[in-house]
Amino acid sequence: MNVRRATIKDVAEAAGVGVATVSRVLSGGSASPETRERVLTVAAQLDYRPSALGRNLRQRRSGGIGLLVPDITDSFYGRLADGVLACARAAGEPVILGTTGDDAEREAEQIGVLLEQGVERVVAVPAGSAEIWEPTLRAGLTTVFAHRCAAGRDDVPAVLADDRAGVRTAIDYLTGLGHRRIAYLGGPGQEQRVSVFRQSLGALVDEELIVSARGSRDSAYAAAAGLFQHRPDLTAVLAGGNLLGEAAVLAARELDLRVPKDLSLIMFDDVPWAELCAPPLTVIAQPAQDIGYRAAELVLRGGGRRPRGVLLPTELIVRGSCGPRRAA
Amino acid sequence: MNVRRATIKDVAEAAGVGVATVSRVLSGGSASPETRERVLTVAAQLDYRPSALGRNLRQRRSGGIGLLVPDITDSFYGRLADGVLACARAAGEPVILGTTGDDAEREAEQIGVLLEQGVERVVAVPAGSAEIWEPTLRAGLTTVFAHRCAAGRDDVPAVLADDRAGVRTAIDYLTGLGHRRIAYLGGPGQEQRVSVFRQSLGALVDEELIVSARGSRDSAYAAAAGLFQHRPDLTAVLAGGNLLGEAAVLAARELDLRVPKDLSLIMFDDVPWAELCAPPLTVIAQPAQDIGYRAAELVLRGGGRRPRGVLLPTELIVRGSCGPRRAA
DNA sequence: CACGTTCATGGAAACGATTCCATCATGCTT
DNA sequence: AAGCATGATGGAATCGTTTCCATGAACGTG
Repeated sequence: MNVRRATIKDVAEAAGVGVATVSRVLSGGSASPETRERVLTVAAQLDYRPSALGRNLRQRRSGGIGLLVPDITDSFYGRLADGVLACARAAGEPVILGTTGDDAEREAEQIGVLLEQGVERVVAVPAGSAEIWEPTLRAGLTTVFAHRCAAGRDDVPAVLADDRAGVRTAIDYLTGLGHRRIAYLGGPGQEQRVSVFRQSLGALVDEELIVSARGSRDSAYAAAAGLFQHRPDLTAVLAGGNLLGEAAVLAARELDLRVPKDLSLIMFDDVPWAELCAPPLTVIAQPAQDIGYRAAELVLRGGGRRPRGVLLPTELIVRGSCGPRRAA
Repeated sequence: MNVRRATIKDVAEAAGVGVATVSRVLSGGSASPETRERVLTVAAQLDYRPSALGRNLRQRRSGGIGLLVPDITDSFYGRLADGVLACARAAGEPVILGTTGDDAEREAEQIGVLLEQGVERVVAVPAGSAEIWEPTLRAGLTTVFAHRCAAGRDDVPAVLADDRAGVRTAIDYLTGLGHRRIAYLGGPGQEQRVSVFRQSLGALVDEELIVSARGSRDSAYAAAAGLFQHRPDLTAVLAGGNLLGEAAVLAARELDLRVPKDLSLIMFDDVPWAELCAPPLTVIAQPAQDIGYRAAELVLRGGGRRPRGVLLPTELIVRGSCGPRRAA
């Protein structure tokens, strides 16, 4: 038991060559056919697997991909992570996962852990703003933002869902149904969506109807319940994520608001349970998994010189949670 | 830009001491108060952070925790992962995440990646059986199983929910409502639950009513739909996971089976949407996050000599998806 | 006063890979 | 035939840390 793994030195000795040659053969360098053959055979016999430890130290970097999401419990980030994992697996790279809870401080801490591990490539759903990421970026990390980008950092490639179009589509749909008092129930880091929301609504916008929760379920519920109680005159809500949508449904139910009769609801992010809900939820679907996959691709490609990001389409899926504006 | 991080050597020079002393001070070894002070000051000034790369190589292990789950998209595993992350964060250890898709081969591949990274501690929801884990374990990995254990491996500590009690409670509840033809809709690795299911049902057991899906949503739906179509006489279903519960609800709806009038449904795992469902789902809650946390604790503690595992309680939460047996 | 013990300390050897560089053989050109 | 380019090869340095060991000082004890 506890057999020491074979090292490159063992292979070299067994094959009667130098370690340099073994290294070259294994990493595709030049070598004579006979030598290559012999080394490969011996390596297979000894079940040699190069240690990432040695390599990492020599190359002063750890290869793996760091992944920072606010909350792995949130189905959206679960799917995003799945996409990153799929891409990383194809490349044979490990993924180091950290959660930030949408807290800048905690995010900084996690970045510290990654840095310490020698991780050089990070896919992140940024919590902190531009300045937070400054030191990180100049520490030589290639970073790709996913799902949202840190405010004012257009020098970092980002893979985003087309939030603008998503919000516009939702608003158009709701106004088309006759709604005028439409609320936005948002979460952290959704400034852009809010601004598009304002813009799309034009004169109809009512600042009191724009509320923002922190990341947690409790906070989302409190925000939704507060909104509904405070402004019973609103007739439609756009929830900026599945946690917020969940909270909205719960709060509406608690306050005896019928969906969609009293209240129309559109939720960002299509989740499996949206269909199981009563009524089934009308949603703006976002390709969470694709976002993760594409972000991982980008970060593996080394970002490239051009920090051009990717914008992936969203889709309005009409189910049963929106109806015509209730009679006044 | 691209400032090289300070190394221990830099600190040593700047403080006018040897590298050995710096290392000792930083890892809590003995040193004179003055020296300690000076080293700490200098280290802080240089913003020195020890590189995990060097340390890992020297110690021939990587510190971090490997986490292997079937599917990070599944809310249950999301919460489990969250628990592991919470514990790891407290210990300042990175977590390397891999998904197995409940496939033994893919699991082996992921283990390979972890091994290559020098990971020595693994929390896993095992997909493969005992033999698969044999080489891994004797490779010196300290392993803790979570949520289920590889068949016939009682030498590995495991943190489990009390499935036996969960199944029994569910069966008791259903039989108490008058149900006789009760189905079990299971997933991979649920042999133990099935055996308890048989046992609890005694003479009532009907092998045709025990079906098993693979991990995917599609497979779960197919299994549920097949079951309902093939045996319209069944009156209650116990779904062995939230994916399976989701599939059951969907399939029932598709076949115009009313829940709970035509069909009573209990689902393993309490998820937020269980409450939003129509009707709200009666569930056996499992402490997914705790499972993860405890497993991580165990693996960090080094497993200890005694491979005693932990059994966490489940809880029946009655909502609205179960009713008395329909009139025949 | 001599000797042994205890401590702080620094030099140097690992750890396992990659990679620079020198060496040597081979084959081609002039 | 001599010179030169080419390509395969191995030795040795390197990455940043921990840890073993030797050194020397300080101190207490017989």
